[in-house]
Amino acid sequence: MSLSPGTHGTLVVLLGPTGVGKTSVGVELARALDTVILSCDSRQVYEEMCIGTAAPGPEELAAVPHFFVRAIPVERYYNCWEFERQALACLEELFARREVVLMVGGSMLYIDAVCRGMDEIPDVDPEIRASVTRLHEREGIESLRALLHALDPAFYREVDLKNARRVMHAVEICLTTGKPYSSLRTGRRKPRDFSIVKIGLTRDAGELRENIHRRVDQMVAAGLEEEARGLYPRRHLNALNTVGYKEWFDHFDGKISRDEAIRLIKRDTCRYAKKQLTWFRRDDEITWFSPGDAGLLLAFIRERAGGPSLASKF
RNA sequence: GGGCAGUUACCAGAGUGGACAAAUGGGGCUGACUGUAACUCAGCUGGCUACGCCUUCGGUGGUUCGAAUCCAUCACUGCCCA
Repeated sequence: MSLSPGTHGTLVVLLGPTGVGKTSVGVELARALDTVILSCDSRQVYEEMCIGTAAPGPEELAAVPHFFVRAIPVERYYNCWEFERQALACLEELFARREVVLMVGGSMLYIDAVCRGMDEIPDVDPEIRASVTRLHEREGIESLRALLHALDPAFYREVDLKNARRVMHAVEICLTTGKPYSSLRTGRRKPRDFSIVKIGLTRDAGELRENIHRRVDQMVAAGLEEEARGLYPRRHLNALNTVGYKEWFDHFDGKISRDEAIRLIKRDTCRYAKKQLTWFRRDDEITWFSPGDAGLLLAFIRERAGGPSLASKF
């Protein structure tokens, strides 16, 4: 079976909960498809976060070219919108020379950013963000709600008013653009000039939990504590509000013991995996496979990426 | 052997006659989520033929219109004296 050239190429998205085995299956798949990997992981992008994010190691990186792995410094503000733009630019170049590209990762919003697209909304002015944050700290959520109610009554009606993060963001956007946030939200799906095949990797819940526990133990053995200690001075950066790091920071602050930190990392990682599964569950474009079914998976991709059946779905 | 304290839902732990299926926290589950997203937030967490009913607060037996709450007794646990 040949990979007959689709007009614009096919993006194969390999997704799934953390610890399910995306990295190794991804490498295997990339080699079989003779292509490269575009990582879709909001934490593995950071240069300094390696062990704790289970970023692909030297072996994997040598086996297959990876993009967006350890690519930016933790100080750098980054978000899904920026990822969308960069990933798309990257894909354009990649598709110029091949028909299939593999995107591997579990960052739900980042996957959607690439596959469906985010609305075109300007970045928040840092000073406005700072002042909105200050307002929240000083006067609480109530004042933010009142502000939002005045700036964007329509969005006020639909947000979760208890979610300070979301309320703040809406206010920030209103203030930096001078327009109601809701007027900028279209929810529209952006057309893509490549086909998309979403592959989900999943496995038995108990097995996944064991995997996660084992992997955390391996991370600790590999020096996760030292990695976290090195990042401790920068713990307030958003990039470091991350499972596998924040627990260590609590330990360094004397709030919890070392053993407790490790226990919590395991627990929080399992919770994260669960959240991912909840998110993915509502995406009916995903075809699910077990990590052990690499053969089936490959056959499925060859069929989808090679045949015209693809166009029908997108 | 004697004395004291205790036994509450998955765990911890309030409640000490009616407003109790039982506070609160943890854990668990379900879910929301278009720019901080490995974030942030919400709901549920005894059973059911569910705007009502049923069975619960160590066991049993009492007191009372009414008990997780009072009494008796048995069992177990902890501390103290022997």
